[in-house]
Amino acid sequence: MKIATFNVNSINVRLPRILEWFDKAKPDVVVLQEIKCVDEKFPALEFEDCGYNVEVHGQKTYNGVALLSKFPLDGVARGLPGDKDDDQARYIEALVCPDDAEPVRVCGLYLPNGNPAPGPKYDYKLKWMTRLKKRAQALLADEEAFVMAGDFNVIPQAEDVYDPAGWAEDALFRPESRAAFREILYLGFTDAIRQQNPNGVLYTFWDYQRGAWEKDHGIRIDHILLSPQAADRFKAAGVDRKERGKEKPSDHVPVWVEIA
DNA sequence: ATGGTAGAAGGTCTA
Repeated sequence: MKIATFNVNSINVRLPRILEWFDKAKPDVVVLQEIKCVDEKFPALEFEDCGYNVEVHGQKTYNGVALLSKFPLDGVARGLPGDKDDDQARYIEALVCPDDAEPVRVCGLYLPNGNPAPGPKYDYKLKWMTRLKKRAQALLADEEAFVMAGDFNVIPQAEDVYDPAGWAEDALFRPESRAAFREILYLGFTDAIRQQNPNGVLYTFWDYQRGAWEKDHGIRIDHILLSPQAADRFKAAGVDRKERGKEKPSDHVPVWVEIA
């Protein structure tokens, strides 16, 4: 089963690129971030025509996530538990039930950016990460295969950014953000991309500004974390870097994992 | 020190 995550930066602008990529990559399950529309404006029919079940957690103008699956979905949940006043659409979760394999729970997330830091947006990011850790702990207790995939807006290590010193004060690379990410990772997850390639430079985002793509000024912030039971089924993982060089690209590229 | 780009929106705000 191939599971992918892609921050599309507007689902409707990116639709041609996404369909083209689906055709080539043939993912079974996809979580999307920054769809930037309400549920009614999500192009569900286009994906249903490709054979996907479609679940959307949208929002006007900002954020918005979706989950697409070739297999039946059970127990779809929208919103990260732990704060009833949080109305930002950043989390969707469901149990994916293939016909010929064990089920896998898939969590799609769009973690807050947190800039400028320090400040209220950074506080919101760190609180959101505490809630994500709680959700992860609850799911780990079930000892089932699950995957947490999405735009984490965290650069885990210095080798995941082209200019570590220049990013030292950024909310994506500050010590508190990285510590919170490690706290989640060290609960027992496997970082699928690092599992596949322990030492490579594997950026997933290049800013639209300052010719970042041309200079390869990238950062690695889109991640797929595997629970121990999912990691046992790990086959391969990758970053589809070429997508960034296409016409009208997202500033992120798709990241994927294959599990048995 | 500023601004550079992109998207939703039709103000600026977010990234």
